[in-house]
Amino acid sequence: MELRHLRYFIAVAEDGSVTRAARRLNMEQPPLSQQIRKLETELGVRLFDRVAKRVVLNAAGRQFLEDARHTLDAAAAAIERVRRFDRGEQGHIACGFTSSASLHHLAPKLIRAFRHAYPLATFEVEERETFELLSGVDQRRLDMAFVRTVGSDLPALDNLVLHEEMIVAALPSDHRLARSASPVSLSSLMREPMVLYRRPDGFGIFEVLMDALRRGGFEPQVTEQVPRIITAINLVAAGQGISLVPESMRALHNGSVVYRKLVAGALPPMPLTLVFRRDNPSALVRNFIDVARKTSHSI
Amino acid sequence: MELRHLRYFIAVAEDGSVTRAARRLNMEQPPLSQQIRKLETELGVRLFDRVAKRVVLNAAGRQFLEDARHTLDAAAAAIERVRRFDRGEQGHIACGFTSSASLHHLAPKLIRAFRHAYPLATFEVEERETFELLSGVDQRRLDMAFVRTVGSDLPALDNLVLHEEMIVAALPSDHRLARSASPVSLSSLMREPMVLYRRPDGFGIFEVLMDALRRGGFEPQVTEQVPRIITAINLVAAGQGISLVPESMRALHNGSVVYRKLVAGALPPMPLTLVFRRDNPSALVRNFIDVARKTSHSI
DNA sequence: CCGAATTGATATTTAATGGATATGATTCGG
DNA sequence: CCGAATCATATCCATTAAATATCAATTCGG
Repeated sequence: MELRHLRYFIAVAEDGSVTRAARRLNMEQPPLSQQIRKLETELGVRLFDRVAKRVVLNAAGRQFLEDARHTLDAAAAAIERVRRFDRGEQGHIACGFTSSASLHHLAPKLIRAFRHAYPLATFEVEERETFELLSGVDQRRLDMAFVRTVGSDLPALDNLVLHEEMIVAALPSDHRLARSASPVSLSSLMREPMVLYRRPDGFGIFEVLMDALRRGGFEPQVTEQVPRIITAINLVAAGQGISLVPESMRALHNGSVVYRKLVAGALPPMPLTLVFRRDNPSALVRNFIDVARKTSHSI
Repeated sequence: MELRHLRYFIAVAEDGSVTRAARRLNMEQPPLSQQIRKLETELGVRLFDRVAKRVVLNAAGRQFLEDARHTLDAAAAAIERVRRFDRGEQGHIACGFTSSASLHHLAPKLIRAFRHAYPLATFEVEERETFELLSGVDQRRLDMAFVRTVGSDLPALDNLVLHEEMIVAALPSDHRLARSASPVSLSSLMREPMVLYRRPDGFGIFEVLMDALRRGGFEPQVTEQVPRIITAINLVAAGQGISLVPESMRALHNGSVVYRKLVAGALPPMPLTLVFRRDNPSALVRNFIDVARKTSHSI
């Protein structure tokens, strides 16, 4: 049995006439009669009662009509779905975030824009540390990830810098530098106890920051290491020390923390980066990257 | 697209090899390659990545595999279902009962036997008066009906007598005839007030009974007509009169009613009849009739 | 009530196409 | 680096779907 037989059968059943059905199917009547008969023979079941100048469905035929329609619908849906998938309108994206990336206002904005443009796609997020995300994308466990570093030693990965922002100093509000109107210098901060964030085995903001400081000849007095930026800021609020955080963290404040600009060029800007595989990203991922590029440019 | 393409696609996807899939499909490798390619061309979507000496499903192909399996399953189920229907293993029976037929112990017994033998069939019952049932079967609203008459003026109908039982007298337990050990005669009952059952427009037990009595020269004193046998027996229990009921009603008693045999041949036996269309009864109905014939004979 | 018209079935021919055979290109293991 | 294995391509053949011609049966209008 082939789908053709089902298409022919449905046409004849609907029209109650072989001749009219043949006209609708752009074919002649005899081959249609033959194919219907062939279907009945293969099934071993009569589907029509031949009465006078008419063919009418019998009980078995009525039941088969339902099932035949269902089968054809399934086939049509399969075709439609794989085409939508290919056009990148439908499918699934598994996306990773570092904790700091998820705090950046741009991330939810991008996802919302994408969801709006591609409502048939499903989207799955998970939060892990940078290195796990990079290897996850590399090994195809993830389709892409938002991180706060540029580049990696994984040659299969490509990335798109969505935004760059300044590093600012987070100070307890009663700190002596908190009232200064002018940008603070790195050297004035190096004597302060510093709270930084890093996760075990991490390869994220912490490492980039420490690298930059050391290249500038500074050695910060890190008194506390916590796994997430929010925790670090909470500790600053509690007066445990100062911290260096991306500018977008300004949104996190409760009156006990103030943020101060650093002197220009003191530290390199901190990127928000979308990482994905260089080779065969799915059409849906390509579409996400397009949306991300456009949305982030328009800000 | 035809089912063949789906069958081929699934085989190749499962084997990850055109050559092995071709072997399994009892065909050669080149035509299989061609058909796969044809499918991809028609869909406009690549389903496999051709890498080295292997073909592996890509993301679109994985999705299509699911849907292709579902489509083939639907087709196979359609075939299976119509064949079962044709063999009379699956389908639906709409069956009518008169109220008195539904009280006969044989009716539930038959239905249980049928349900056991054909568990895939669905069974629907409705209770109406005899004439409605007969015309319901005639007009194909019902597939068959249990009634208590033999024959009808509808030539399209055939029937099968499942059982015949004697008519007995139902008497209040304090009635003068209640203690008699010998069968009672019709003439001794004709002076008693009689409760009979008939439904408006009915063509059932009542008419058959009255016919038989009148042919014997008797004219009963019908003081009460009620729609159902049970009601009549309740009235007998209340001392309103006597009644004539099928023997199987003996099961209905509460101490206030006794049943007495009539003298042999006084009234014709009362049948329990299965009515169905003479022409094209579905295989399932034929199977029911077979079950009914066997089950009722074995009693 | 008859004949024209319509419809489904059958017989035969034609055309399309699915499948087989032969062969080439590429990859991979020994 | 060679031979075995695998997928792709080219060509040929066989099957079969579809077209054409015709028949038989039924309907319906005059």
